[in-house]
Amino acid sequence: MDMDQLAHFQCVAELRNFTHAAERLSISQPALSRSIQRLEEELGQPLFERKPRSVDLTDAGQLFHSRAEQILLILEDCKAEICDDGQSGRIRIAAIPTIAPFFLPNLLRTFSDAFPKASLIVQEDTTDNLMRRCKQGELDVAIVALPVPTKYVEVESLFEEELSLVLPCNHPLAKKKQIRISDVEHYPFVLLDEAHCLSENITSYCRQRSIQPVAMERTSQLVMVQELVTLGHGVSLIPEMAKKLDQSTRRIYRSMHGMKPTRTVAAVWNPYRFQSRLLREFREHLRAYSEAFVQQ
Amino acid sequence: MDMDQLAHFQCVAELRNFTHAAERLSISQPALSRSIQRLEEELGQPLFERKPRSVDLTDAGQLFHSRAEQILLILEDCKAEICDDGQSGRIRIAAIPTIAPFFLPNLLRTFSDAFPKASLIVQEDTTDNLMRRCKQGELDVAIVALPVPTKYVEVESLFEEELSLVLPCNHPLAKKKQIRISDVEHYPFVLLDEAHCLSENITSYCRQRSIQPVAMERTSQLVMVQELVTLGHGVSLIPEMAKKLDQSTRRIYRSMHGMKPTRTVAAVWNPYRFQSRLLREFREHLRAYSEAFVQQ
DNA sequence: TACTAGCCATGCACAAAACGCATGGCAAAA
DNA sequence: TTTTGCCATGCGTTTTGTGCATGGCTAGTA
Repeated sequence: MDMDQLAHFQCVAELRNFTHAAERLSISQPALSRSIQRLEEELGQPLFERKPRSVDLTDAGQLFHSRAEQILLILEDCKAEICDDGQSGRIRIAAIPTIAPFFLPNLLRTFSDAFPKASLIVQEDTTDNLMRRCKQGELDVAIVALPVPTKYVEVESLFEEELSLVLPCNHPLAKKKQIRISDVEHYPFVLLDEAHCLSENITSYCRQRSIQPVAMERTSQLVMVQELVTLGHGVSLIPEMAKKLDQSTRRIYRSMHGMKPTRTVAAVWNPYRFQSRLLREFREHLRAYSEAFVQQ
Repeated sequence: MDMDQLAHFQCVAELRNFTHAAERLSISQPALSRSIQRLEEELGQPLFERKPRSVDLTDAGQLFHSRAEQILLILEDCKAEICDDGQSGRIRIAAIPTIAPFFLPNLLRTFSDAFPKASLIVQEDTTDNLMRRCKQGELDVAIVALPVPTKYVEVESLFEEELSLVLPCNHPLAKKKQIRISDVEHYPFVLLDEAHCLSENITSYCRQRSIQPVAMERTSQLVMVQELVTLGHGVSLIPEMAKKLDQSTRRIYRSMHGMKPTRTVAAVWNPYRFQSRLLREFREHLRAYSEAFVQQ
């Protein structure tokens, strides 16, 4: 039995389709069929129930699926551990879209300077997906905003940052010295899609003050929110890291008076996977960088 | 990476010698050398430090050794679980030499009648070895005499049986109605090697009564003890199961007066391994058979 | 009902991988 | 110095795995 066969099996088990699995594995469909056949022969039991439009896992297949998973994880961690020299290696990093473009580039650059042999793989996804992929071992570190479900993962808060009110220059509130949340209650809000946790941060902040923000428009990128605000479509709350990078003179940021809205940025990882020296270095770098970041 | 390669690696790691490992694996030595080379190439690290007279595991090799062990165990259990139909399958049973010939044959026959498809592999070894092999997953059930170290294994007492005094017919004690342990104190004993736990059972029984049996002769089989007793070399204490099967008329058995010496027979298995339905059936059979056995 | 599309298995020729045999090199033991 | 024990390598052969072309089967469609 070959480890490749296990990977083949896992792929078919996941996609429930030989043709698609063969494509993803970059082998021909007959080769994959035979690979699974050999496996079934060795185990003395069919692993799939072939149906005209798709395939299903048999009971034996179900069992083998979880065992193959274990074996492949052990092997992957073992390889990483054996090759762990503290310098080279791969780190898969991901962040949510409201953090990634404002926080990652400089973080990655500085880490890359310190560890030039490290290969950094960067991705962007929603909190839910990041958590799932962390648990499944597809990611080494995720950078998210709290709160997140902490089951099966380790969570470390990095820093808390303010959400500032962003206004077009000519907005009535722009002249006001102190702006309270109640002042913006009746202005329309520009928010991100529900998929983004920043929307949740903002609405929960408002809800605690018995205010219901009127979301006029929803978009999928923070820079788009900023632009729509500039065009007078409404106001919004923008994290400090995005404010810092904003070069535009056509909108202004104001710190809210009273209890300021904030969000907490945190690192998440799967503690059951092998933690390479490089990965621990990265997390250390991330801590130090975060500390410096809030003091800029 | 092939599972066979893992097995090859494990074998070399254990024997620390390619030539011998190749022999045990029934492949040629060059084939084994290359198999390990491929493994080392895939991992990017040498696993063995080749020395002129033997080989040593490198650090990477040590790590890989334990991981390969895990993987092979998962796989073995998984195969067993997949093929577990409650009827066919392999059970590896072992007992200590003072139990095996008197207890196993009938036990195995009755079980085999009930489960004709099961293949039973039987072995005999000392308690220490049986315990070790149980822990390592080389055995499914071991039948031993208490006490045994219980770490990492499950122990279930089956029955307690008396140890009877065996004497040649013409022995002075043969005429005595009630024989106490103090009566035999000054007669020489025929005992088994120290390796057998029955010797320990007997000497600890004597020790508790402040008696030191004088072991004149030590042998390695219980039937030999019986024969030596018959020839007048001394007396001994023999388990009930051996007494039952003894056909000879040239020696007699006497139950000791007072607190009778006994030993407790128990089953031992490794609860961390997969327990097939057939194996659970066997343990159930063992329980029932034991119960009937003591009442015969 | 006939037809089409989607999906997996099989026959076949070819390429890659693994094996055994014979042999070589090297260092410890004799 | 010779012998012995041990692992690696070269080479020819066999085994294994792969891709291509194709066939069979079934569900959905005209």
